[in-house]
Amino acid sequence: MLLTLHRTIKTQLQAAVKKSFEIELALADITAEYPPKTELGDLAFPIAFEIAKRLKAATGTKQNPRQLADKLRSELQAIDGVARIETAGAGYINFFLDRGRVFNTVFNAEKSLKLDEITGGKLIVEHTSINPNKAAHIGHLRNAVLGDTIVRMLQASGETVETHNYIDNTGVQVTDVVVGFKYIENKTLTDIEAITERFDYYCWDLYAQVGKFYEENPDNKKLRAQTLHEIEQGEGETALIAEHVSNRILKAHLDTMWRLGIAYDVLPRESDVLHLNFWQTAFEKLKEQGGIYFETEGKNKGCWVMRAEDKTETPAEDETESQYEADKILVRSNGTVTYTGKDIAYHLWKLGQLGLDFHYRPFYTYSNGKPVWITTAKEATENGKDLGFGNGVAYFNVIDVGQSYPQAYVKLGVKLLSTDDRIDRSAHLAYEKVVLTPASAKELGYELSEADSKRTQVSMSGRKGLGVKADDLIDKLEEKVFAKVNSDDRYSEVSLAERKDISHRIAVSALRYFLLKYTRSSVIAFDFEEAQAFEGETGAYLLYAVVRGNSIFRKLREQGKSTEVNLTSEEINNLLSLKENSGWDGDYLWGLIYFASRLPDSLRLSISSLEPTHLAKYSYHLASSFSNFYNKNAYKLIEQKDNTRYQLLVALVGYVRCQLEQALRILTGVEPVEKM
RNA sequence: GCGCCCAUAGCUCAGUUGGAUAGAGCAACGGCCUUCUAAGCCGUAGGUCUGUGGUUCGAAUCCACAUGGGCGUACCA
Repeated sequence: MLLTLHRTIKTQLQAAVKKSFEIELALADITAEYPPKTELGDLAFPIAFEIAKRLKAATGTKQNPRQLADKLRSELQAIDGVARIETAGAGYINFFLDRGRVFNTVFNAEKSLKLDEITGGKLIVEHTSINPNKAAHIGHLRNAVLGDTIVRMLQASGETVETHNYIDNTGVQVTDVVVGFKYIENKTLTDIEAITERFDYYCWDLYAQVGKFYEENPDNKKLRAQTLHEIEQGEGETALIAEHVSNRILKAHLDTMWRLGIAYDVLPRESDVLHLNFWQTAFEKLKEQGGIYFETEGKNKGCWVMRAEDKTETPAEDETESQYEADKILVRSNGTVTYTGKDIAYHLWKLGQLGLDFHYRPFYTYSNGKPVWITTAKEATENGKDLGFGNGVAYFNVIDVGQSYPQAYVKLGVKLLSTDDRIDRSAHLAYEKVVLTPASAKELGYELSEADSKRTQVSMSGRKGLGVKADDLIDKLEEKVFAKVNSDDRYSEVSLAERKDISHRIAVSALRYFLLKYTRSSVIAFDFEEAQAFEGETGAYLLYAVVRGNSIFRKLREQGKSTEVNLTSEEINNLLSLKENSGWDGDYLWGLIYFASRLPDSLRLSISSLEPTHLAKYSYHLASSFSNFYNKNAYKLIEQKDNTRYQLLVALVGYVRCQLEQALRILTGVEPVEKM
């Protein structure tokens, strides 16, 4: 309804502009804003400034925007749903909405966040994609939480989403751990299978040892090359060890992420991209298309390369060596394909432009019964092919900013072979790293080099075993919350299992919100205190606001009071413009309702910018407004004797609570707890 | 060299794509438990938006240059 109203107002303004100034404005050129204060109205249009600019360009004389605004104002007809129109400031035209009408509409409307500008086709979101060779750390959590929140945002808006977690099971990282098992620990597959301690933690330590192993003796690096080759061949004990390690670590990762409510639909594996000849197919297509080149001279002699976007022509002879640097090698001179090459093939498959498919088998089942499928190179008895994975109308890759360069070439490569615009809708969602402060690194017990101690931040490094393990952090947070829950009288009647569950949900909302409150481009300098906070701007606060809203309704039910609402627009209008010494302030209440109604706007903004922070900040702001309302005596429902006021407050609390709960689900994946 | 990102309150960060008086949290100080749950609320204090120019009705936001940080630019992934 609000959307329709916006459109009606813009159309009116458009007509007024044409009539008064003979200027044709597109609806898209008319921007609406929310005024900074309720007294200034509900919608503001800085359109007079735009007109002044255009008039000056056309006639050369300056115009006073305020006078132009007054002129436009006088041309506007009465609009259904608009109470009054004013000009203000240097030239704003401000609209005051019919509060009763708006409130009745949003209160009675379906409480879904479906947006009308969705793509409609299947969107593929790839996130997490951790090398399956060691435990997940806090940086991986940032990736997964960002990705999962984007999945939830898109789903809430009405999109169909498929979630991928790409498994690089044949890369150097898995290889290194295999080297560790075979050549440092001299273990066989049977020995490794018999390891009973936490496997992802075991490999975390082993991986750090392998780094030292290579440093001690450069010859040891030859073992890596040899092992990598054996793994790529896919035969023999070495390949079986790699398979065991990557599968077992992968399961550990799925467990870790599931603790935060993060799940995947399908796990495409690099080994299957290789064995099913995805690359060969893509390679033939690329050669046929002519977008890649075989270098016969220069430093890339013998390689197949792709040119940078702005120079697809063969460079002239006088161009310097440095300009060649931008070319990306897809096939090495020894004939093997690079990661970028493989990724182009994989992304062609994602967008249904390769003409090949994986085989699939079930790999894992979440505690709620939802299965996760994994790709295989062989026909499986329980094949998931009919599930129709891949073939999306766009992909979104949540990958750290460090990989922007190869990601740009993946997009370029796919675009060469694209038959439609789905690649243009696709995007690499780059995000910055989570780093440690020297202080937090020391707190973890790491000895820093002199150079590192002087830095403001220290990168986490699996190779050095330096980092905060995801499960350790979640454990710590849960313990911290549990300690508080246990010492609080409010939970005295609550069972132990329930207290654990409540602690878990609070911890998850706190941790996820912590990772979402930064913009993607902001480096997070990890701080134990901040990451484990549950006061102030945190996920726990958001959850608390929802719980308070729920408890109002629980109290009303316990007291046998009705929660039926049946008010006319006139009654609502009266209450929302009333101001009394008792503390009742209609403007204030209207401000809260109107702000709560903007959740879809916030979601739209977060989706269009692929930036969950906007939704997180909005949600916190709404929770904060609700808490302020909650503390005002004039609005206590329990004590409200006047029936119309009671109904209005019931409707208001119900509406705000519902908006907050939807936001909470998207951001944290958590269902509200009973008590907090 | 080239390219990308960042610089806003003591600290950590937002700032709706150029709009009205630059906002939060933490930390500090003062007040509020006779609770629709104090994991909360209210108040006070805190700013040369890194610097210098430019664009215009208007700039934290756009442009140029400068300074200081981070990252990328592999026949690694």
